[in-house]
Amino acid sequence: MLAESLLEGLNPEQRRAVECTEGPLLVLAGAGSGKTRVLTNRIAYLIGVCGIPLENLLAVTFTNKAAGEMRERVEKLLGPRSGDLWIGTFHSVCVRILRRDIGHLERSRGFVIYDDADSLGVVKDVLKRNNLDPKVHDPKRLRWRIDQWKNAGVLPAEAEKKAYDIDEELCARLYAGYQRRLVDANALDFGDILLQTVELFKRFPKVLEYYQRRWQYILVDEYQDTNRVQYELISLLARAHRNICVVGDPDQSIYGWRGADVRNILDFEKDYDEAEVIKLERNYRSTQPILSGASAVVANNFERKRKKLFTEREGGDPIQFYEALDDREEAQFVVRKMLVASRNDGSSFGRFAILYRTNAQSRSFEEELLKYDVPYKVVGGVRFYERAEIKDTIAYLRLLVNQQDDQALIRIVNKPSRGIGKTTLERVAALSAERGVPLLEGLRLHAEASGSGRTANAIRSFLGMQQELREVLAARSLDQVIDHVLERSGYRAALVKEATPEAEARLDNLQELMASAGDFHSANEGLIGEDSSEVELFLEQVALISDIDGWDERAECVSLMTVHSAKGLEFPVVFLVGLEEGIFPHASSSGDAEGLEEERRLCYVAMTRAMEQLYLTCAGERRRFGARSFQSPSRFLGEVPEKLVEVLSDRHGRSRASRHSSAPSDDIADTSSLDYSYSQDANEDGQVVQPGVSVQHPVFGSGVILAVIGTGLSQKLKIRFKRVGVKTVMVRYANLELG
DNA sequence: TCTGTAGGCGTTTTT
DNA sequence: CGCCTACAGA
Repeated sequence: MLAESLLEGLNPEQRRAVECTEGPLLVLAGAGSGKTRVLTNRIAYLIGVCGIPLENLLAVTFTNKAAGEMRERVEKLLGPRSGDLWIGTFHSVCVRILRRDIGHLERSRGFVIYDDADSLGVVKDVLKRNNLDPKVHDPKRLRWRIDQWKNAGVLPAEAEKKAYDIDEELCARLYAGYQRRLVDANALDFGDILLQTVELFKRFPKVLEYYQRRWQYILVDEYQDTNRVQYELISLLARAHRNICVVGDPDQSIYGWRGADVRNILDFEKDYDEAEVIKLERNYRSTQPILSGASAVVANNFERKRKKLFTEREGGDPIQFYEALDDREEAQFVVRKMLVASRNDGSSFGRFAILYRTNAQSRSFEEELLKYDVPYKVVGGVRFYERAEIKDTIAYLRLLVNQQDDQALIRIVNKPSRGIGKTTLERVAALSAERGVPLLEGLRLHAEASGSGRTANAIRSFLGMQQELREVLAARSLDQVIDHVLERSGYRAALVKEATPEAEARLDNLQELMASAGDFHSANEGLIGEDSSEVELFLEQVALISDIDGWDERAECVSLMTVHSAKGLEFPVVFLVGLEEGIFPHASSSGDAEGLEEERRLCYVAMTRAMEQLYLTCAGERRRFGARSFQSPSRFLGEVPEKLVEVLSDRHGRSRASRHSSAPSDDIADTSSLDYSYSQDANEDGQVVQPGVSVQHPVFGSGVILAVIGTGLSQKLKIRFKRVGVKTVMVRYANLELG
């Protein structure tokens, strides 16, 4: 009976994907093909029909939101008893494994998780210790290199061995230094969470065996976005029983820049030669024009498995295209459309999403939405947990839990100012390095050595506060601990004294933090005390939180987010904005074919978020980097078949788009696309100067145009040079060569 | 040691 | 344009 209800309403392919429980299974799930439903029903089927115990299942996703949704839906099918069922993100699953077993790697289970800012701090510290000038050796670049190594599963020793030139060798050595600093701080960065888990499994077969035996059935969502380490992790776990089901869509692979390798999904059938392959090609989400338009765009990719999606939602509005004069007008257009729809048919604002390529683009839309009092929510951008006051408070907690957390100490030791400034900290850092102890211990030594001066007293008082707070930590609940921290540290008092609107907003945020800590406390009562304390669990959750996790589809407001964040979501009406060369495709990706193809897949993902209506917009001019920049329409616009598009324009022939709309377009209606042989911004030789174009500079070398500023003799270009970074140059004097 | 200000630099995308 | 950093002055 349960079996029937779990298969009911599924199409034959979906049904097979649920029923085919044994052995390796690859589900190629096109956009909107009911993938989540298949995954959840499959889990429920395994448990409820096949009788597999909950604890023998592992389901892995990329975001907490996806994991939470899956759990919720499984509980709806089976009842609320899914406690032992492991559904989580790669990161949260690995943290749980490490909390239990990291001891084998001679590390402590009380580790903290370093976020991006923390690890950048460590990189800077490593450069300093090696007497390297951060102006010459860009910390961000080094951080990025290390991250790539970690994503590829390369440990420092291997990186050094493989180094092919001096620079690479230096980076690899610094990577080793960085790693030592992390170990000293008892910290793991994001990459480590995965890498150390794989390391653990490789070096300790007994440990691996335990988990292999435990997880008899493994499911992986968004498999096309896995990187090397994630791939290895899954392979290791699945090796024993080969009951592995992966779900994904090569056309939606959009995380190449963070090490994801689409070959993982393309080679699945090679890895598991007995694999079953099921294609879900029926789209339940979008109308015909939307699906056809999106498919036409991604069909321009060369490296691609052919796939045909079809929908039964025939008819439907054409894709709407609007070319605005500038970014402000683009925002006006979008908001006006929403207001009209809401007035005419009472559309809830929750039906609308504005999707853009980069976070910075949200601004003009926010201003316009504010102007008309339209409720909206921005996903990502400045995140709650990245606000300074929140990070400060968290840093206090981190230092209490882990006294080796140097980055946390650096952050709060003088916040609010208590007379332990830069010079003191520098001396303490030198002392700590010399003795090989954490900064907190270094402070102690420093105070002892320097008698009863002003600084020494300040340090003593700080250490006293730490001692006191640690006692509170042991005795009180999470929200009470936070309250004590804010009180005893003088942090709250300092903000109150400031008495500015900003300070008040910060106080509000801290209040909110305490509220969420209170929620956390009540939600986890009874669960605490086995492997970690409440504060530790809270810190862990905060560290692994992602942008999209806080998004609530039930909220009746317009959603603003990047296309990356929007993956996996759907909206009745989507505005895909800023479709301009240099932005989408982004200037830094349009240089090579691979990068461009990923941008195109990104465009495909964006378009397929729409259920009923899709608006595409671009602007002829926009403020970028504080200056005006002329933009030309994205090449992707030209890849949408013209017959699917309705061109909107409220001006009398002033925009290029309106000219096209009135042009006769009969002869090749089936294959023709919106034609953008834009004639603007050509230089003397008639070559097009626009964002995304690569150039050669006689002194700075090769680079990519970021923005075109002004026209004529005073025209300037903002260019990112490979060697020297971003520079603005005068076209007239720079003697640039294109290409 | 702290605070204010000038200059420089940046925007991909994120667990 | 805004944020962050470096530097100068109190």
